Amino acid sequence: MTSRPRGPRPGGPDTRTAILAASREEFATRGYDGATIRGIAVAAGVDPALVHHYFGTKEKLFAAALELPFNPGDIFARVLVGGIDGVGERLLRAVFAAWQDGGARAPVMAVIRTATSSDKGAEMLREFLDRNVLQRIAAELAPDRAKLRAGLVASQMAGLLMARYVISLPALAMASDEDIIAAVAPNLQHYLSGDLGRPVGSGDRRATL
Amino acid sequence: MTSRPRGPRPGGPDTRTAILAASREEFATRGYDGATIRGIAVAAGVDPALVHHYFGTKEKLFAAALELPFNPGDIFARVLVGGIDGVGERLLRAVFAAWQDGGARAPVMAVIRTATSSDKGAEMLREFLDRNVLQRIAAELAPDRAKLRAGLVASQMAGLLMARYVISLPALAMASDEDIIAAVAPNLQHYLSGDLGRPVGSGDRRATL
DNA sequence: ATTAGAATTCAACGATAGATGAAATACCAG
DNA sequence: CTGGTATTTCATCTATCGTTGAATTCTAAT
Repeated sequence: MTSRPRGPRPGGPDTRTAILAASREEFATRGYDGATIRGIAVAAGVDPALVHHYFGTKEKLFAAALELPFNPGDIFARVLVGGIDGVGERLLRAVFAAWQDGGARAPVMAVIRTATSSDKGAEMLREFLDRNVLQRIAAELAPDRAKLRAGLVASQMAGLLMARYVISLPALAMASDEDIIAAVAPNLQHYLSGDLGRPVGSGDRRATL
Repeated sequence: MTSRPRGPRPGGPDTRTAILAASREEFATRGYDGATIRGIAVAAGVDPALVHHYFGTKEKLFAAALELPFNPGDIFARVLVGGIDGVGERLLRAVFAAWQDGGARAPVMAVIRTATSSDKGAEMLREFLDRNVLQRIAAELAPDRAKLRAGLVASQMAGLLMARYVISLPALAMASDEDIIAAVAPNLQHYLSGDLGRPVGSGDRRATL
């Protein structure tokens, strides 16, 4: 109703940044398709055309919103310098820390939402994960089925983030970080350095290599 | 181009069923928002208005498409009658079997896609899971942190289905069922009947109760 | 003061979506 | 043969979306 006058906002805060912040929030809660330029503009207190003025297309805005303040592959690399022992626990702590510091939350939720919302989104994430994370993790591991190990770790981490933060499953959302670390870390460790158990042949289960 | 004549299809197959099948496929690959009535109609070889004629609104069609040929809670109950021992492996086998027989694939993928595509979808799945699955699983377990255990199992299963089937992560998509069962079953078993490890206090890790 | 340019809004276009009501066709009971 | 009814398509309405180009206002340099 009360239409703002045109022209620059005098002494206002950085509008471009406001748009970016609003888009992060919208993409995170609604996914790529669900978020609208108009909705982002309203959330930023701005005209929709201004969004295009700064970012061109919706896709470019999405790419800008996904700029992570860190590289997922790096996290694992840093976590691994302490040795393979206890890496499961350190990985969980690093991820929880990154989540709580706030920088990771919106982009990661946006990626999850978008990746699972269509075949196209899935393809994008598959390539990103495979190139920037899995191969990276696999490279740091002992060559014994390294890619399978990395994939299993990714599946558990993705499921945990999804259940705890995206779906907000009460049992996991209400549990403390420490409870979850205590329960999940040994399983991650099993994927990373345990005996995966040949399907036909044997080998004793669960001995740490 | 070649517009079909109006009126009933002579001797044709059940059109209603064809629409339902097409909608399952579309919802599964594109999610609730991504799937369009028009697209479903084309896939079913039918006019869009016919979809409304049979199912009313898009939401009702979605509900009809999600009718599972089984109850997820029942699967776990059946799997558990063999005793707590080896329940992780039997659970994985049951899920893989249900997946390959085809009845579960489309609905489950549609649910995953929709649940992760927006806050509203997440809410729907949270309530469904909590009421129809988690509480059910928790009821069958020893009372020691049963809900946390159920949530952890759900997180691993969801992550596995997502990574292997929705994202099609190569490392997991290419691995055999047996490989995955051998690797994952012990972890599920740990969540279900293992020592979750008090965060502060100790208790030796990984002893099966 | 004047002017150049950046910031912002306005108004509208074209595409696509879900939905609706009426018209046309085929089948079946009498 | 006649009439009713279920099945199917057609044409259209309304809403919303991404996008664009012009108009307006502010700031800063000349």
